[in-house]
Amino acid sequence: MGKKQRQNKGITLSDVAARAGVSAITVSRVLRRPQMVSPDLRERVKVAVEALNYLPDPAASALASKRTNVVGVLIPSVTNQVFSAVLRGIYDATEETSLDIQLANTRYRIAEEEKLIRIFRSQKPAGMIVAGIDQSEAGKSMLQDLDCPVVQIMEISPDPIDMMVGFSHFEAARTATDHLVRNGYRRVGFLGARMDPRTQRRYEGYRAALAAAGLDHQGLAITTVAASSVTLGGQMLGDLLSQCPDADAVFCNNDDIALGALFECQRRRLGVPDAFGIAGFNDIEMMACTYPSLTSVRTHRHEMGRRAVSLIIDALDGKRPEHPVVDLGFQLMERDSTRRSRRLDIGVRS
Amino acid sequence: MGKKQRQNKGITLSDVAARAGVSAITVSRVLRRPQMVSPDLRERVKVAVEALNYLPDPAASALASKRTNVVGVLIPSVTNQVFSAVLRGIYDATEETSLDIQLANTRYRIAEEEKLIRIFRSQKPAGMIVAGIDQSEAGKSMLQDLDCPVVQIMEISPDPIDMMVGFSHFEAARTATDHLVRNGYRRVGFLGARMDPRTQRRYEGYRAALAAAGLDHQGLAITTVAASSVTLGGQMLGDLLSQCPDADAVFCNNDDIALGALFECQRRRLGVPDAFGIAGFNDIEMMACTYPSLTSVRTHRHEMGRRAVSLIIDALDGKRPEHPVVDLGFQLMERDSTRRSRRLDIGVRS
DNA sequence: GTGATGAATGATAGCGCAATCATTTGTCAA
DNA sequence: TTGACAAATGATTGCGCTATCATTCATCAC
Repeated sequence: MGKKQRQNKGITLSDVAARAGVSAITVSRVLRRPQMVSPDLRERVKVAVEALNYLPDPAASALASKRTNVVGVLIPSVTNQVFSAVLRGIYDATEETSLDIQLANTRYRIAEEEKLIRIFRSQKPAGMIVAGIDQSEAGKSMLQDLDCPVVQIMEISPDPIDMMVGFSHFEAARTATDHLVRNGYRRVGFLGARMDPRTQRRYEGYRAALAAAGLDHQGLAITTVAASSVTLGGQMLGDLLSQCPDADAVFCNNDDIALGALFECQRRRLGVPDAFGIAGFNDIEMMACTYPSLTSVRTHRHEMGRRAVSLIIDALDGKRPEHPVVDLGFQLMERDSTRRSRRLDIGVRS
Repeated sequence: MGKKQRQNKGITLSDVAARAGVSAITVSRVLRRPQMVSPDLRERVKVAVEALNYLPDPAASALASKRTNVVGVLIPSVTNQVFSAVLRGIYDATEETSLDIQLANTRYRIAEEEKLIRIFRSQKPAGMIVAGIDQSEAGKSMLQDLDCPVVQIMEISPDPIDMMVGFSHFEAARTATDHLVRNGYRRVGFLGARMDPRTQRRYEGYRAALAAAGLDHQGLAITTVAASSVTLGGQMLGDLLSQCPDADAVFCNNDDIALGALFECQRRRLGVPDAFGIAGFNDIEMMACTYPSLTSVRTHRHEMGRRAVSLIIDALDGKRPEHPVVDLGFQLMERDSTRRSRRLDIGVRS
């Protein structure tokens, strides 16, 4: 195997201190609050740290100081593209900081989430980022008592546990559905998988848009608790069309479903957008380059991760945001899948 | 912030011990090696742990025992669907264990990876999982000296640092390309993004298959170091067709590229599979339900994550695998995108 | 010159746990 | 009964760091 054993393992603060000719605590200070130490000592210590290739032991540090650099992140799933984009934002934002990310999956289960909050609490995290606003009561109360900044992401609501970065799923869905209506679609369906609380709020936005336009949604909503997938999107479109053969568009609760619906339309020779309109949700990269390109609601997932981290960093510095709830908004990306060449009916509001 | 401070924080081993009427070390033993303690004490301690809702302090434990439950995971990217599937396998496999996953992104950079290995080393991990076999020399040597199980994933090679779970990218690509050739395609292109070492090996598999069939690949390979995306796949297909208008198929170095190529074919009214064949790599879920469905090489990503963890768990139990390199293989998923209805030429080997 | 003040540095203790060794208790053969 | 031995439990110590308090020294007003 390797050449020598035990490399710089076992290099401790005192080793560095000895080499620099100072006390251990001074080394600790140079590493954590350099401005407390005079420039010349600071320099000497830094040289010794380099020379010995010293790295502090995070466990010892945590034990002595009763806190860690760990930011706990609770998301439902790592494979969901939406959350992995958020996650990347989080990692990007912690890049040059001393913060460590500790990730855990709730698997869309509130009980699991509560368990994980309890575990994180025992680690004295520097901050917490949790997806959504639907924690259990016990979970919320633990997060509140945590004595570290807590950011809820993905959604906004008037009563954050501490801080929030997100957007209104209701408004986003309403906007997308309204767009379909304005483009002349009259029998607009809804395809919803997973049906977690976020999806529920999108469903409500969809219904609100139809109601505002005086349109009915009876039988036009196909939902399932099954996990979302492209294949499922195709199946659900099939279900919709057998249930409501006159459906002329769908708002899909996410882009996977919308993609599946598109492929299913291709398979059935159902022309998109003229015979059938499709709108998705999240605007994953692919939506812009499908054929036809797919309308979707762009959500600022990467930015959401970044902002969550910078809120935590600021809070650790004592800088509280003016308003604890940050609404990142959304953007309707109008593309070919809802761009009817001929408006099939008359009373379209401009 | 919250209402009250300091909740059950501060419950320590000795608190539990006092309540159970035993010594602290006995509580520690009940929690870590229950069979060392007599059944009745064990029971009493467990009751006390429950009653006080005790959770051990991982920092103290790490400091005292000079090791952690942390398995360090080094992957190039969290947003890449391939790695997020592996990651899910890893999380799934650690579900009911005491292991914690600590994830870090190398961003496809060897130097970054080396830095991260150094950081992990200072945390005395219980195990390490690293993607690929192309670590820097220093990185490899650190991993070797780490005194914990190390699993390289995604690839196989004759000289693992410690253990390995993966498959041959060369063989997988050769098989896919050979499949195109056998189905009558003669001017088979290659679309490669990212061009990291894994992609390079796939490229070599592609060339080997063409060479074996006596076919040329001059000008048929389009590669870029840019990150892979569906949009890019469409662009690269365009590049290929302007460079080699007679190309009649592509092997794409991953599924994103293949999807982009498919959409581009639809846009150009280039019939798939008759006029043009497409094969992808990884077989993400969507490939089976596109129109036409896309041929791809299925790789066992989730299983790779699971196996990596179980190799580590076994190694921690002292159980070394018979062979340190586990080849999970791959599976060619033949679908419509390479299923020519009429074979356009004669000399096809059966 | 004196004492007050503050900046820079050091000495000491202890965070909560597990390694180590010591002690107690029970069991069994001779 | 005795001693040997193993199983169960406990006492002590220290992991590497930082909080806290103490000390030193320079500076300055008076």
